[in-house]
Amino acid sequence: MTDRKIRTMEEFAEVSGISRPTVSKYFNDPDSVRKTTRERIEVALEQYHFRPNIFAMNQNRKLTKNIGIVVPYLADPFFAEIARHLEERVIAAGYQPTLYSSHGDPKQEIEILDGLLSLKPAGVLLAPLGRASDRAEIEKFCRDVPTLLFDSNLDGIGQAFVGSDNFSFVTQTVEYLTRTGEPPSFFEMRTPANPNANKRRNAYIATMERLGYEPHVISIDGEGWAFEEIGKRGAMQVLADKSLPTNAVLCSNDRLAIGFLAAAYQSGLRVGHGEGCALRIAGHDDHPWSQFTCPPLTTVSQDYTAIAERSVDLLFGLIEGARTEDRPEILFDGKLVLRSSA
Amino acid sequence: MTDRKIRTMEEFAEVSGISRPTVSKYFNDPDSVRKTTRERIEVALEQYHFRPNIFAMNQNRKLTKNIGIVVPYLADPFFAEIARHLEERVIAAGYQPTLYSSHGDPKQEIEILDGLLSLKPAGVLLAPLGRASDRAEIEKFCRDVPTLLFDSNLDGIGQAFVGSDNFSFVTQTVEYLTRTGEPPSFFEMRTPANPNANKRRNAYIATMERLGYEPHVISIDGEGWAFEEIGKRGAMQVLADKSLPTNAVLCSNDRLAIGFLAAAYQSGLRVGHGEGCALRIAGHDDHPWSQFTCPPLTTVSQDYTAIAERSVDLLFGLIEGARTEDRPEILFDGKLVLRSSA
DNA sequence: CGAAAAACTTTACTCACGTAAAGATAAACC
DNA sequence: GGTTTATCTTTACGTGAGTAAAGTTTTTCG
Repeated sequence: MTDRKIRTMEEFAEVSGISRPTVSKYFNDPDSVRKTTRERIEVALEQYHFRPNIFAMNQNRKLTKNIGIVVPYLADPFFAEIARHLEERVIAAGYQPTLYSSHGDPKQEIEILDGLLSLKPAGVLLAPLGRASDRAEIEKFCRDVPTLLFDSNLDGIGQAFVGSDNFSFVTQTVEYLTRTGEPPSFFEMRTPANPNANKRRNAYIATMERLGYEPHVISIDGEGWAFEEIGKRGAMQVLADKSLPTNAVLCSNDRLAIGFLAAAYQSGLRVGHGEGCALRIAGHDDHPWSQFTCPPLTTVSQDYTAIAERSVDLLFGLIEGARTEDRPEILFDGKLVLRSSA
Repeated sequence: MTDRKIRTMEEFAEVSGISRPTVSKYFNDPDSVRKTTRERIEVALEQYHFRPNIFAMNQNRKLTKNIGIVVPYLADPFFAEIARHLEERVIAAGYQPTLYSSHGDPKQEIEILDGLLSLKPAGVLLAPLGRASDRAEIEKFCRDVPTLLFDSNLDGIGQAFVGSDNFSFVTQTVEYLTRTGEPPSFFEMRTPANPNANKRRNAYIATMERLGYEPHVISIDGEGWAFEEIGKRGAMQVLADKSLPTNAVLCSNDRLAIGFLAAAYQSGLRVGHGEGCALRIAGHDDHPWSQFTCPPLTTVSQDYTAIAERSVDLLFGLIEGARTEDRPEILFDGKLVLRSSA
């Protein structure tokens, strides 16, 4: 590293002995220049450590290397984890991810997309808020930018969707619980932010009916993203009422289940499968924390790596290829993870 | 909203009947133009929904409105939560935050700072990895950009530091545990990524000695950020060995404590304070999940809101004012949160 | 070795806005 | 109402790179 500070590509071209347009070409794609040229540039790079100015780069490019990742709530470890995997793969593909969280607020969601627009992103990976989302605005955005939706589907919006097969998730747990004990009740938020919740409730009802049991849905009140808190409060109520028809509870997601576990503990109920246990509790999603609850939570795991990989691959397909007329929807199967809570 | 698409400030100036330089002034600070002018612009804004191009804006500005927020590991809810608060306050101050996670990797940390440099950020809020960080590179970055360190202190690096008073944290818990039962052992990772851990161990030893007890530090092996996993594995070992001198364990942070709780549960030990309990477990930091563990975790809470507020205020002070010679270090006191685990 | 192809240099224009300076208008003030 | 002052318009240039076109050099290949 030499002391002279290189500020512009002009200066760097000078010290490297290569013309600026060629240097520019190199930075857009190192393989687009002759090997000898590439080496000369790289020698100079070692010496001077220059980086082209991002703003200037993107100003004229039709397409940037920016990929926006938008999740509804980053303090939810599920989204933090999936965002981490997405970032990794985007970087590996030579693009630059930028991560945003809507913080549960539809206005912020649109605000983010609006701001993203001026980043001229090559594509966007969007996990929308769901029910609360401003569909019209998101749709408008998707017309301008190749967008892949994940986690929450908004029918017809975006060029593709990658998510989980809620029906399979729920069927697996209901059948397992029923087979190994009593049929479960279903525990959910009355007005869930996430459309997966509705699909899961419907899958529960359908499966119970198919098995010849009466479905029993417990819908609790609560707004926002403090699911554990909401789940705990709701569960305290349910346990106080003694309104559970059987000893098994299937929660719409793991965070509600964690709340339920806390309520059961506080109520002095032993949770688990076996002698001396009053209650079985299962969840969905295999949240990163679920294996450390007491007792560890039986749930259905999402394959974060696979989802991230498929999402990113699909998006790059959309970016490179022509826009297809059909809108692919990829649903991943979950895997039942048996732990001691059920 | 009219149909004509406004793409540049030039076009927008035209339809709003105001000259471009004045429009430019407006976007930099709406209060810098006459009220009547402001109103005319805003009427046009309602009609045409125009946003100046960020890249072009920032290219010429000496100082942008960008604020970088860098945390070591976003899938840790502690950092997710504090990042959320920081973002909020940065936005409220009229700046645009961009969030990055180093994902526990010192190379990525430097990569992020490097990339950030070309965003010409007005300032950066950085929670460094700690021990693993490349001090020299970070120091170089801090010379160019006003940077406030938070959570982990790197001596002398950055223009200021905001963190927690580890000594006070530990003293509170040690004294409480001792006063209400037996003096605790200290449970930590042998090679913690985070420098707070070392401060906490030292504070534990000092406090125990002051109180006339022999300190007992349990250092467990493990690398990375899967603290619950590491804590659980380490605790299983400790419990199998029966090497605890007393019935109280103080964990360096809540995530280790959550792992310890899981190990205790699996070992059939009842955790809590009172009749029939074999073990008391306490943590530090009041992680968002700590109130939902079984039993709920006794810990010391960090005031996320206050820390975020102070950090952002301090940074803006640094940005606006002249660089001060002294490097302020603000330490926040924690508040002991008594729950049933200890 | 000579011709064709590939890669490079030079030149010049573009992108969308910041910003400075000079002159024109409007507002404020005595 | 005239003067001062604040604000606006016009003009022009700067930012740092993308990119296109024409001309030159290098490489490839028969």
